[in-house]
Amino acid sequence: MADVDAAPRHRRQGSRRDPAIDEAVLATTRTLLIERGYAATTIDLIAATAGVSRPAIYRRWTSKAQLVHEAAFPDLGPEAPENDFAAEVTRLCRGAIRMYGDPVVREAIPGVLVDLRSDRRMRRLLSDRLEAAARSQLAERLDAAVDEGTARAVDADTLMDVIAGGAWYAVCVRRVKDTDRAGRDLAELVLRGVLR
Amino acid sequence: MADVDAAPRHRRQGSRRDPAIDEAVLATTRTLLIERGYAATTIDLIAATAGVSRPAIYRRWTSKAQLVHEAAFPDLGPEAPENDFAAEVTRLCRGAIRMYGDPVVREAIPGVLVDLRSDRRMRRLLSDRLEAAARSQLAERLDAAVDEGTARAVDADTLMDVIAGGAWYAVCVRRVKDTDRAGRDLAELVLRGVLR
Amino acid sequence: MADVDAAPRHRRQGSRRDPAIDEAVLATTRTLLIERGYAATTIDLIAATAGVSRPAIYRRWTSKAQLVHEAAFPDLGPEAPENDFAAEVTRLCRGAIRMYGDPVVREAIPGVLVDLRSDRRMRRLLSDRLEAAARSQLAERLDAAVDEGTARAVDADTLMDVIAGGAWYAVCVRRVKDTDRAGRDLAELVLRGVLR
Amino acid sequence: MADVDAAPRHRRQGSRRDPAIDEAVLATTRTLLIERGYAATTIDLIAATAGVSRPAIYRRWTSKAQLVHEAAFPDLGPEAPENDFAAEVTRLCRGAIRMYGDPVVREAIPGVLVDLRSDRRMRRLLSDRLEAAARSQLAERLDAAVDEGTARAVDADTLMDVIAGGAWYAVCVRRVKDTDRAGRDLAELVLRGVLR
DNA sequence: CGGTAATCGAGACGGTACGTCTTGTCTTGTG
DNA sequence: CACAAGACAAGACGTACCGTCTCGATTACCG
Repeated sequence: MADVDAAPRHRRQGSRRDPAIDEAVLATTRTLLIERGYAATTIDLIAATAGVSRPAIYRRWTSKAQLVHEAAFPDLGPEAPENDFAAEVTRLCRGAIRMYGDPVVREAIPGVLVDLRSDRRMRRLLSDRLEAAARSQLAERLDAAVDEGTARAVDADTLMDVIAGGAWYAVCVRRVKDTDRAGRDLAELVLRGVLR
Repeated sequence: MADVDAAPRHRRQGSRRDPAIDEAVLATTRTLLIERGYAATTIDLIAATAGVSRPAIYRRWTSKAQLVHEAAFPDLGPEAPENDFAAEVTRLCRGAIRMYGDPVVREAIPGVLVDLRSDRRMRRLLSDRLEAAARSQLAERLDAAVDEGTARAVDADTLMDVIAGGAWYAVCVRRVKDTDRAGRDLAELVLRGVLR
Repeated sequence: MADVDAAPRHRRQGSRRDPAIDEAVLATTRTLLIERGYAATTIDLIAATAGVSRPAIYRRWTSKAQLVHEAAFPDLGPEAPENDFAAEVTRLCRGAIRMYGDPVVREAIPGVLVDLRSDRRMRRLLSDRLEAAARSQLAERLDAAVDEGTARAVDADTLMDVIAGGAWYAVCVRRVKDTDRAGRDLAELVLRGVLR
Repeated sequence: MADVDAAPRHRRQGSRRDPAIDEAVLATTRTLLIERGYAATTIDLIAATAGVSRPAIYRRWTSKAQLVHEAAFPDLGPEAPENDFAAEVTRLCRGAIRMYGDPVVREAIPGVLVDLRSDRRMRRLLSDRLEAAARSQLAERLDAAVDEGTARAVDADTLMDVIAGGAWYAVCVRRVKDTDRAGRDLAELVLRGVLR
């Protein structure tokens, strides 16, 4: 019967990892990233601040980069895309600016890029997390809008580059303060470029 | 006696710095950045590979970040801007993609960002070098084009964000191979957004 | 009924410790001591090799030193002393050389000494086990022999030092191979020194 | 001329190692060995106490065992042997008791034995330092005394075993306090055994 | 026969030491 | 002076072991 061949039972014997430690470490990592930046956010410092031992951290994450990666880029859960193409572009612009506007993300990105330089798998995971989902959703919407005749046939990837890159540049390099306005400006410029 | 009361003589005693060392170090740094990335490009490794002593490096640059900064972002010498606004935008798009396409620059940027996090002066210097000149030139051309009636009145900073950020994203994140085509696509999308 | 008001009953409920584990651990410890020495004989390694869990070991012995102590120096059961003084000295010399000749003992001694440095109780226990019984027995025999006139009045402790220390040195430091001969030589030298 | 082809000049460029550091580390190591024993004498603790960095220690000694070895068993410089055989044995007994009586040596020996277990070269060096020289000197004196007819033909190695081992046992195991008396007792017993 | 208590494995935990590495400074001769 | 060679303090890195602990699962005795 169902019970028999159902759940493989997973045999989780022995103490479980204390989830409070995961939480404390991630929260501490976020705080320290903001306060001190990537370089000064030592594993030692994280451990001490979180009241946790260093091995407890290494048991969970194989490196500082992995830890920061998980601390800074939590799974966003797929946001519901807008039906209207213009609304979707606007949503993405705002979302990108909001994401890059998070000080944790801002501090984490370059550090993670440096440390994961030769870890192809992690780099892919990072870019997936940051934008791959949005990229493919956007492509679909664009196709539909082109079919409808509301959008011109531009390269979807270039469109995504412009949205994400423009947001990143505004927030991280130019350091705009008024993110609402920046989101509007960006969306407007991009939409002018793509709408018919 | 002439010598006695003659010119203050400036007392340039001792050996001059050997300019060959500057060159060797900068070239080695560029090579290592490409081959191994920022983190693995140790000052020690640079010194050994360049056949130079570590103090000779620290005599010239105050830190690894400064050295990489100079090695990766040489002064470009102001490129002559195009007179036509559309041509200028196109030139900037191509230029940005070419710059970010340089593997040295790609490896250097995140590392320098991490290490210079709290060095406000250097960060400013970096962004100046990368785009400030272009930004102001672009603003002038845009004003003129708006006056002529060929361009719409968009925010010049947002325009620059989109060009530089779009290029950065295409090259560094999406890792496009065909940079010529990417430049064209980017320029086209941007121009559609801004031209009347 | 005797049972009722007798022993406080100790309430021995639940499973008993598996004596096979004791044996397996002790045997494994001995093997590992010989093969790898004290430092490399990790509790983890013992547990894994013996097919036993770490807590099962700590339930039985409070520390690695205690475990090694029991593994290496099993209770010898009091050997019957010889009646003749000369025969007794000879017996002790042979016994000491045999004991220190055991590779397990040789590996264990320094390790236990280091780890039990500040455990006065255990150190005493160790020396008791190794030689205290023999020391007092020897003192008695020596007294008798002095009374009989067959031995000279030497310090019994010094005599024991010479026997045990000489044996230890021959076996552990000089690493003699022919233990029989070493025992004879030692006994002869000692007896010449003490017999009248 | 001699000077020309003499010394290979050794080309010692760069800073010399600071001999004050060697001294401070060795002295600190000796103090800590006495106060805390081998196990608690951490490299970290030595470094901190001596006011020295850890790498500075590892630059000089490859391991804790090597450092302790050098700290505890300094080269004794060959003591002048006595001409008279009996006097020589007495000198050796006293010397052995004095050496093993040094608390530094007492703490160091077991630790070094454990850690250098598989380093054949170091073990040999250790035993050489502790007794090999004395052993061969003693053998010569014994031969001469046998020729003279003052000593009986006993095994020289066994004789050395008895002296060194007896001293070690008296001091390290039995923990005699009155070392002068212990030296006399040991010498007397040994001499009775070997003199004709 | 069902409850109770001790065992067992597995393995996480805090703590601590290890030995290595890198950074940026300082020192010592040589040219 | 600049330079090479290299020692130095500071401190992070990642690994290893220790002895303790918490889990579930498994016995065995006891009422």
